[in-house]
This record gives sequence, structure tokens and C-alpha cells, in this order.
Amino acid sequence: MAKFPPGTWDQLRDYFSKIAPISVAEFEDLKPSFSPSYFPKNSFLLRQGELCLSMYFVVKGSFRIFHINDTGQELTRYFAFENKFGTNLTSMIEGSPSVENLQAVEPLFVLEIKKATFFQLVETIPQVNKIYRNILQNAYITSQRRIYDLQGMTALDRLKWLLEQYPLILSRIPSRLVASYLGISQYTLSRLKSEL
Amino acid sequence: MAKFPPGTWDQLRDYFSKIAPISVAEFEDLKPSFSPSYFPKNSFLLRQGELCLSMYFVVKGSFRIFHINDTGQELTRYFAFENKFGTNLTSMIEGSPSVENLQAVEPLFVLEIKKATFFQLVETIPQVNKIYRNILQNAYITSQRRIYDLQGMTALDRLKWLLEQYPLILSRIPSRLVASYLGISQYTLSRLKSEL
DNA sequence: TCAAAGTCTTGCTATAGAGCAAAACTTTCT
DNA sequence: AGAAAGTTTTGCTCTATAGCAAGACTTTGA
Repeated sequence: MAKFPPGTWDQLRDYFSKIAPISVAEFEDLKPSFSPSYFPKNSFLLRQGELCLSMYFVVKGSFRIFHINDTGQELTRYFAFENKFGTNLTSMIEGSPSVENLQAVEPLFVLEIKKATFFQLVETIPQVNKIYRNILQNAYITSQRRIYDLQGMTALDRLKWLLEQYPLILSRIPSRLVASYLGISQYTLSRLKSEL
Repeated sequence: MAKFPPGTWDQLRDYFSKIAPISVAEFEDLKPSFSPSYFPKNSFLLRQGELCLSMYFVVKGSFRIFHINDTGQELTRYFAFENKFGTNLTSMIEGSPSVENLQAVEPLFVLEIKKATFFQLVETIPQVNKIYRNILQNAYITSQRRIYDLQGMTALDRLKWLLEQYPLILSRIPSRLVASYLGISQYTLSRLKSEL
């Protein structure tokens, strides 16, 4: 079942190249820190309350990061597609229990790196330090944008914005989850889609 | 006018101590990179559309970071009080025009460091690298928390949350701005305050 | 110290969007 | 292939909150 895609390591290599170029030899040294794993659709990489001990690089498929609040409502804040790193950074940084779940939305192939290994590489390998800084910066910029976009926009404007910014989300993710990403109800989203 | 508070440098030194301890001599080397400046209440440190070229360390007073959207509505996302760094990180990182304004809410004394100087120190001085990483991490964690707190919480819950998490905001910041921080109208906020 | 500007409160009205329930449609599994 | 499970759509109702306007209160500065 679930054969691991060829070219997996090339994807990771390309990711590095774009941010912190790395020699073939250096990359070979890094490889053993990552292990390929597969998660079936809907399975969980991490559950609310657990400690987040790994980062994941998406090779194929997608997963989402979401939170369930006290009223039982799901709030999704991120969809990770191919060639993106994703994890619960907060739990990893603070070593605190995760308030978020990571769940495969599509059948998911990832490269996993343990938190301890990762932070060790951050301290010892300049390229990884740079990668980490880049991840933090992007995570920050993305969530910043999200705050402004969620606040003070009507439901319809949010949908239009999503269509422009992240069309992948609309094409690959079930509506119910898209709604929980936009912070609107599935009913409203359904109605709005007919108005463009 | 506006005499600069004594102990200013101690505040910065203390900030470093907590995150990346630094020797007296090293700190002396760093000092010239920071310049004290004063902003009267309501004056702007940065306006939407400009490039963000500095970081600010608050010595006394407070400033806010906010955005004006197309419908003219103000959205505040951060209040910086004493002993916090604040800036438009996104504009600084990307070198892109700021979509945010920085404005003194109270009479404001800051230590200012130029972007170029700062990033140079990040690359050359390990302690500053660590400070930057810490700033990024905290900025990220804070905005993460904010996303969940804004989404799917009623106006009353938001107010209660603010009271718990950031009582300083309620005691030092005018209601109109608090409302723009919580993403609710000033009218609703006013009504809600009477219900506790 | 008092007028002017700014801020906060409160009554009223209007509305976007929530949420239930049932029907239509789609996917999954055996 | 067909039953069961899951998802999306749609009608209907209800509520939280926006936003105006007018009055009370507070701050500012000459």
C-alpha cells in the first residue's frame, strides 16, 4: 500500500536550495535526520494536548492545523501542501502541550524530523538556522495577514480573498474545512459560493 | 521638554539578560547602535505605505500597531508597552511598504535601532541573533493566540479574555482603540463593559 | 478656568450570518 | 453494484452586533 513517491529527496533538496543553498555532501549528512512516513486520509499527526515533537515536510498530499474550542467548534488556521514544512511551532518552541491538531486531509507522505534533532541542527548548521528563521518569518507574516483578513472583512470578501490568495485550498479541500478556515459557517459558505 | 527617563540603558540591558546574557563590555559595544527618541502622544512612528526602517524598544509609554482597511475601519493588532520591542516586522523582513501604522498612544520614549544596523548585528553577534529569534517566536506565538481568540469567540468572551491576558491594555488604552483591537465596535464594547 | 475637542454611553433600528432540519448529492466500503 | 456514511445545499427563523444620532462626560490647552 501507499508507495512513497520517487524524487522525495529532491523535493527537500530544492526547498533548501531556494532558501539556504547546500552542497551535495552537506545534504547527504542531513538526510539521516529525516524519516519518510505515511499518514492515511483523516489520520492525526498530532492531537490537542500532546507535545509536538516533530516537524513535517509535505512530499505529497496535505494536512491541516486546527483547534477545537470549548463550544466544540473547529477552527482551521493552516493547510500544508506539497513542499511546505508544517508543525505546531508554538508547542515545539515552548515545549507546552499542543492546543492544535494536525490532521491529514488527503493521503499524506511526509519527511519527519524530530524536534530535538531539528533544534540541534539549527544551532550547528548555518543553513538550517537560516531555514528555521525563514520558517518563523513566513509563519509570522502569514498569520499577520490572516489577522487583518479575518478581521473586518465580510464573509463574501473573505471568500474572494481566498480565491485569489490560495486557490489550491478551494480546489483540494472539502468545503466544511474551508469554512472553518475562513471563520464562517458551512451554510454561509455554501450560499456564498453561488454568488461567485 | 520631555526629559528622557533615567535607567533607560538598564532597561535594555535587563531585556538582554533575560534572553541572551551579555557582558558589560559587549553591551557597551552595542549601545551606539541605539538612539533615544521621543514621540508625543498620537504622533506616528511609521505610516501605512512607508518602508519600515527601524525597530523600537519602549522605554516609557506605549504605541500601537494598526491598519486602516478600504472601508476606513481601523484594526489594531498590537500594543507595545515598556520593555518591549515593536516594529512592522513584515515590512522590515520583506523590505515591502508597510500596511501598518505605528502610533504613540501615550507620550513615548524609545530606543531606536536602524534596520540595517539591526540585521548586521543579527548576523555578527550571537546574542542579537538569539534576541531576534526570540522576537520572531514571540511575535508568532502572540499572533497565533490572537487568531484563535478572535475567531469563534463572542464579543463578551473577547473582553473577558482581554481582562485576563492583557489587563494593561484595558487600564491604559482608550476604549475606542481597545475596541479596534478586539475587532468589535466601540458601542458594543461600551455596552459590554457594564455586564462586567 | 472655561470653551472646544474629543471620548464614552445609551436608545433605536437594521442586517449579516448562525444554526437547525430536511433534501440532494457524493464518496466510501464490502 | 448497492447500502451506508459523509458532505453540500437550501428554506426558515432568530440573535448578536453594527452603526447612527444625541446626550453625558472628560480632557486639553490658551
